[in-house]
Amino acid sequence: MPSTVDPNNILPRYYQLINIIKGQIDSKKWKPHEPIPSERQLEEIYNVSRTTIRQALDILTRQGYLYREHGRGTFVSPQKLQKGINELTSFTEDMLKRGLKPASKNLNLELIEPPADVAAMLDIHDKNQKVYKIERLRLADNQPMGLQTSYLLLSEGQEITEADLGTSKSLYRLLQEKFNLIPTEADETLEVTVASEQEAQLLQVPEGSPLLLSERILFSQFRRPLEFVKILYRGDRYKYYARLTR
Amino acid sequence: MPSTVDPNNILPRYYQLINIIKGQIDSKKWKPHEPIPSERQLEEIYNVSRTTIRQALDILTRQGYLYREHGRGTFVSPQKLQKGINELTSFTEDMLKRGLKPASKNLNLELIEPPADVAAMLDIHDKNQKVYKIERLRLADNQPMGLQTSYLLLSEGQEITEADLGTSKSLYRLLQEKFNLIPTEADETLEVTVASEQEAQLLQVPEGSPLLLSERILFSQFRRPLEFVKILYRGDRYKYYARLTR
DNA sequence: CAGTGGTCTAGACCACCGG
DNA sequence: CGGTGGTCTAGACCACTGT
Repeated sequence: MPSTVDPNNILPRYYQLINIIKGQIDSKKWKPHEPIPSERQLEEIYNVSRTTIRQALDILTRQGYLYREHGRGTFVSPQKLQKGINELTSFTEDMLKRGLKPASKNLNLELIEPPADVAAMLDIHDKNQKVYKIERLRLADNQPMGLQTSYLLLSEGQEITEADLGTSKSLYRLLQEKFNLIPTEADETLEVTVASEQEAQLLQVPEGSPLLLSERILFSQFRRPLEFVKILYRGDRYKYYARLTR
Repeated sequence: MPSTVDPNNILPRYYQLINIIKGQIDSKKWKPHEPIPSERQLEEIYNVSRTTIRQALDILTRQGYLYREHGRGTFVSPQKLQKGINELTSFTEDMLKRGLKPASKNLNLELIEPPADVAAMLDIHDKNQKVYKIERLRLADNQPMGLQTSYLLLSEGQEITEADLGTSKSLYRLLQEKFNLIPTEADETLEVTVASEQEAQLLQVPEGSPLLLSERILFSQFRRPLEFVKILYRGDRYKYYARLTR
């Protein structure tokens, strides 16, 4: 963990600062409800201008790591506000954040013509456009956690294989490394449903058990729909976190 | 709707700019996927520095009104991304946004010693601290939508009456007008549950029906816990929206 | 190449807080 | 009062897009 800002680093300075400050918080050098050095002091310490300091602090404040009080100072948030909330994560990343070991069992992988509702979500107008349909049972600490159906919209020549999905990597990471597609934003809805016979069997719950249904449209860095994904979570195991502001 | 930035206005200039730009978008003068004037042009138009322009554009981008493309310009977001998502709203405001008429039926209002879990959520250490417990059946277009249990932590002398709740106003608005307490942030969890006999009766669903349980800790502008509120939503009527970024 | 957004600086004045 | 964060300016250089 570097502790100085390097002007020659490829990363912007405010971003290096974010990492440094997160490090101070995670390592408990700066403790909850304690003030961190003032903006003018940070200017001196890291040799960057106050504007740059503020850019870093603003982002950390939005992410819930810090809070500010006009005229008093900038303080470390209590733990319960520190979760990286409203952050776009894959199932894999989500589980790791919760301290669970993610895994997955492939149920199906095929290239299909999308059903009308999926085509609409992905903004597909070309009748011949096909999408990958990926069905996976998702596990956390080796217990069934959710049933995921993903529709991936790729370009000509971009292919996904069983082997790709086998590599326990996050799908998001795969998309980035293989196709340079970076998930940057998603619109998500959550609602309640009950398990069908088949779903119940896969998730190992009684038929009719309550489930949490998440539907998500994922956008790439080009602001094009990249994936439409449904996850049916076991109602007894999954909890969703959000932070709201006004 | 003012269309110039007034340096003497009490509102900061970037905030005035936000309102002006939102106005241009809402009135369709600037249309989805069209570029808005460049930052240097906006400097000229509104006579404020580029930093100030960028502060406004950054916020509007985060709120989903605009998107930026490096080297190309700043563009108006398509409608579906324009919902004020992840915004902290009361039940009343939430329903109005969905185009539904909110209403409520008071079931109970009392001043109690909070149960231990609620006291913990509200960060109460004083054994004698009492909180208001408010139970209400929430309606949308005159149909049962949710069952709300709210624990309000007020100071000595701050009182809530049945009459206050009768005024169909948002509780958030009431807190602001009566006590100058401004809800500014909330941590929310969502999970699935099933209706007990009593809940089922009030919500007019069969016992055991799936429900969406929202639990929220609301913080005031002083960053103190102000309310702990649970809402049991009818699973067949309520859907939750979120936007995620990375 | 000219034009765009992204990063950064050094400075200024204000509003708020606490002693 | 001095110190804090909040707002704002005028300028600079960079990285990226299109032509």
